[in-house]
Amino acid sequence: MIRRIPQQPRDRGIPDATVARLPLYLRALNGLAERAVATVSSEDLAVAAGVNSAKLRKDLSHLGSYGTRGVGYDVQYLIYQISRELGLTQDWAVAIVGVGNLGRALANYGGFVSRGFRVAGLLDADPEVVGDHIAGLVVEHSDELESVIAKRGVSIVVIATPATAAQAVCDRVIASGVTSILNFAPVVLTVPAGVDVRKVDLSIELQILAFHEQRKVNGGPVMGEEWAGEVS
Amino acid sequence: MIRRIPQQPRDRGIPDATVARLPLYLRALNGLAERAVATVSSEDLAVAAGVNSAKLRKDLSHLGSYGTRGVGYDVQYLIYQISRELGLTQDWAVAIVGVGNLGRALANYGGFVSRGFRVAGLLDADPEVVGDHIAGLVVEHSDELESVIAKRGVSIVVIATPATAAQAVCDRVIASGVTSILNFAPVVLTVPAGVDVRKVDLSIELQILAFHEQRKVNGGPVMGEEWAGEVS
DNA sequence: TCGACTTTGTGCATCACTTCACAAAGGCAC
DNA sequence: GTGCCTTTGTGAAGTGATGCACAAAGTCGA
Repeated sequence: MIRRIPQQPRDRGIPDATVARLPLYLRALNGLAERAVATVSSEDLAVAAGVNSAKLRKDLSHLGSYGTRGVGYDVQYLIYQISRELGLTQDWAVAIVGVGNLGRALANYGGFVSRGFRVAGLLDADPEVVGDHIAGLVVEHSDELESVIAKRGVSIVVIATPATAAQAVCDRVIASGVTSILNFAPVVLTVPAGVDVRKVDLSIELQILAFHEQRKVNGGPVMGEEWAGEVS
Repeated sequence: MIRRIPQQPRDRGIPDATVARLPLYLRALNGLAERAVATVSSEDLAVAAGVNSAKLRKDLSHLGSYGTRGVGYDVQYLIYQISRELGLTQDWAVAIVGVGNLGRALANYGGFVSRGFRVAGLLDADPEVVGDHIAGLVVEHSDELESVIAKRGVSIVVIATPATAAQAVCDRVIASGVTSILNFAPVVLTVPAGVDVRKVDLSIELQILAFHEQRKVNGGPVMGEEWAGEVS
């Protein structure tokens, strides 16, 4: 789902699979920090994050040697290093386009603010919704998209519009210079090289669960059922 | 994130990576079907789904030989086959636990119903919320969890509670015989073998975007900044 | 200071997924 | 029919992630 920019050869080459797990480690570490744990072994942290300890160590080794042999990792120091690597030591302005049920949930989601993401704008095309106060912000009209992005230094845009509006919003957002997009609309967005799109589709996860559930129940798809439609 | 059940050697062994893409193909096919397209080549379908055509063909070959050489795939037939493989030809009763902003958004999300998922129950621990009408359902108290699961044949549970409540809900749900859980709470759930948990964490996706965004801007993490905390 | 013990960091083998490239299969025109 | 053209399905090579197993490096008690 990520199109890597070819001209920039990832300087220290952290594998995508590792990057995807760093937030997981970060959350586990924050949990430990809250309980005032000073150091943690790769084994314990791996359990807390739900991964294999060898994998954890290899992942962390991509960031540098931040552990102490015989002891483990300093929790605070590791939190800082992972945060820095992920770019969470700086403040990111995020705009959410589409303030339906999902957009509202996202605007109110505490997990953003606590990790350096600041919701700097809420936009919707529906005049009914424009003007509403949500999570301390006033919903603005989609027409303001470009100016909101420019004026508030938005660098990441969340698209939570209906599927039909998503590509148009995406195009405008990219034209405004944004190169990181989180897409909740159930469409494949077409973007130029250099733009990162991550997609979250709630129903896909359920479909994957249904697949496994079916296997448990039936030991596979129902074979007796026959195709009732017409074929060519 | 999925713990595969070891005793059941996936009968026709469809790779996890393939299963994760089938919903994507299904959506692309539904789009084509709406536009009354009768057949589609692997190349065209691949573009619509945003993947490589060789990968698409290999994925579909795991389901069987449903294409016609020189022509392509019959859209309706392929929709049926993928749906059957994913278990979407049957009706799945889903319960959503935790009716906050996210739970509400999920209850109202159209993508579920249209794919054979029926929201059969909404539960929350907050007496303020119990009794609310959402998406045609009345929110029930979490105490009813076990009876709702049993009486309405719920086989998939969505956890959208605060992090602190998630594990307890999870345990009760599993005790009621459910083995498929979709978790939105930002915690690693501990479950026995044979239970599938899929996790969606909205802030993780943003963190991954921030990582790539930072690389674009700075060419890597800010190196001048030094660690200000105390170590050991 | 030393030796026992713990835990990291990593080379290596393995496994899974991706991509290429092409033979086999079918449709279609004549 | 026959031969050309298109597109599938798949062996095989390539790429990347995983997990084992252990040497290296450090702590800590005596």
